Amino acid sequence: MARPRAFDEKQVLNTVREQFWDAGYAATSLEDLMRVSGLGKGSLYAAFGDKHQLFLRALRSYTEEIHASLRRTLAEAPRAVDALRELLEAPIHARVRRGCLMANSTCELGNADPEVLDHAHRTYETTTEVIGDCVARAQREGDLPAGVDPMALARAILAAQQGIVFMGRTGVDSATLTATARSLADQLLSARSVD
Amino acid sequence: MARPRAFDEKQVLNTVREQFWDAGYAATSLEDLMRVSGLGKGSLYAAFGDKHQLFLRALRSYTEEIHASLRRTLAEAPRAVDALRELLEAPIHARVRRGCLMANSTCELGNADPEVLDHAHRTYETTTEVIGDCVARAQREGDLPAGVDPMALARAILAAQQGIVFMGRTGVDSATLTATARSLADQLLSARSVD
DNA sequence: GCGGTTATTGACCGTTCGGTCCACAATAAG
DNA sequence: CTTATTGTGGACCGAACGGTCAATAACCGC
Repeated sequence: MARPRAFDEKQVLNTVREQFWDAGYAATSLEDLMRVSGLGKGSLYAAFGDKHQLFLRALRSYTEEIHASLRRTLAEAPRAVDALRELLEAPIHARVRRGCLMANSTCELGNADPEVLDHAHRTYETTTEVIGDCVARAQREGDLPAGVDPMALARAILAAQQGIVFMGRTGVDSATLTATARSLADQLLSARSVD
Repeated sequence: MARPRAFDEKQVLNTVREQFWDAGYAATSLEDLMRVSGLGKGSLYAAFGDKHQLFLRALRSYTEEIHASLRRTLAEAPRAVDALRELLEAPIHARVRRGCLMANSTCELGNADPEVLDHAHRTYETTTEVIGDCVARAQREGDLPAGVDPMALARAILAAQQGIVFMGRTGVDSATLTATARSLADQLLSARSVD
């Protein structure tokens, strides 16, 4: 019984996310957000609140998509260990120059923004659990040594993956990045446990 | 034959660096820089140029110190492999909540600032070489398998280290961080090579 | 002490920032 | 068609931004 919205909320969140991803939070102005979304200030504020809330919405939608995609990838793989390897090597296929939005945001705002820090912490924990489940499956499938704590190995894998993504950000050439990812995958996902 | 400076350039760079480290580049205003340095705008601009140049100076002085400290640590260690292990576990001892200034800057500005990106690339390469030398020494000392390419292993170690630092940023508790760092060290620095 | 030179300070500039507000447009219900 | 309700767009705001500049202060060689 009133005027309907002329935009799709999800679509706006996506374009806005791209902007924050490219430029970071502080370096993105409201004018930038208006330009990429095609909305006026009034609409933006009425729909999402202020810049900070809009950013958090975009960030949350990002991590939700990442988690959904990760769960799907890990679940669909015939062998869990291959999915884990793919996880470590994924940063190579994707153009990784922009890095991970969550990681970028944590680096930029982690010191000053408790909400972002809290979200980062939660996201990291969830990701670890998802990877941990996959590690456990790989153990059941006999591809990883059974004695290792799945969550512990999951954390090592996730840390290594973040390191690879960051390495890609610095402009390391793709061949070197590939070799490093493979090397880490070999050492973290070998069938025998460490002495 | 003129008025001498009332401040020490290095000291100003240090305090300014702390500010950029805490708040990031964009979120640090000239007023912040004046406050922490105790200098007026004019002095700041006369001595260092604009905000961006001052930032680059502070960033360069940071990486120089890091490299000097890293070289010293790796050179002074009786056994190279212990120094490498220490490198991976170092993020735990240091309060790592702020992360690494170079990594933070790369994440915030890597997309938009070619100078920062270039500096990040160079820094990463140099760090890899320093670690690579230490890996080679560990091989000569019989603590690492001889067949491995030192530079390749160095990149894996550095990526893992960056991942650990980032993990610390997200607020993971110190015990978990310790365990993860040890786990990665065990797997990357074991005496036998991967199958 | 004097003159030349550089450092310091803070007033000042135009611009851009995030955010508010209001006149107007578009819809649905009656 | 009228009316109530919500969405839209842009004018507008005060504050803060990065940066400039001129007046003043402090020093060195002479």
